[in-house]
Amino acid sequence: MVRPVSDVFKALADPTRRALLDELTDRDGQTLFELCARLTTNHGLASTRQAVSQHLEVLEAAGLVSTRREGRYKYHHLDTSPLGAITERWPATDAKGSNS
Amino acid sequence: MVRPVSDVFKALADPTRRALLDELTDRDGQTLFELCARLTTNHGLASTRQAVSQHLEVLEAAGLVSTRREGRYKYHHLDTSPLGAITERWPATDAKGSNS
DNA sequence: TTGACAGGCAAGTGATGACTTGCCTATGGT
DNA sequence: ACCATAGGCAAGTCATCACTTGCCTGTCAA
Repeated sequence: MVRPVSDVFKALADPTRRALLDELTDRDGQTLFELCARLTTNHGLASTRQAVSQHLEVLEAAGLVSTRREGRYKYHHLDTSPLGAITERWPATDAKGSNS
Repeated sequence: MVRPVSDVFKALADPTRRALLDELTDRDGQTLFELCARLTTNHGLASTRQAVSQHLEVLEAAGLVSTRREGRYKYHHLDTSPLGAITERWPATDAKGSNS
């Protein structure tokens, strides 16, 4: 199962999904309903449960979120490791010798 | 003039724009026509001049590319500084103390 | 000054993406 | 057994995005 780099960038393109990552950074292992509530209270985003669920699917497909089932709860965990590839891909602008 | 973080992510969401950043990483200060040619040869992307031009607009709006006019040429320069905010925003997953 | 080259502007089209709506499954408490 | 809770599935809508098409502006060389 390949995790295309493209998926990571597309996942980060949406403000709601970035807010979800923020929430998971603040408190890892939340359920869908918890994330819904906190999106509303902390970010002023009135998203439906379905909308949030779909966003989480995208984040999971990008490898930024991993899920763990436990009874009727599904906990979402943050995984920031795919983010490293971003800054590694385009090195610091000044570090490559400007003139040529 | 504020450069919304959102613009950086949206700019990175497109494969063609990422290829443009790759090309500018490889060789900074290229013109529109140069970038068009190199997109085709190096990335197999058969993009129109207009398409590439619009992509460069997006990258410039995101602060990832700065332009410099010289006669009838317009040189595009890479600026990777906005990328730092990405990895800083979501710290390494293991580094935040897992339990709480 | 004429024409080739480098680039810009703007309306239109097709596809992708975010979100909704309605209904369904499964787990756990009482 | 029953019902509330936690979540999933799928079709449909609407907006955004990438890209095209056609024409226009500005610069340089002959």
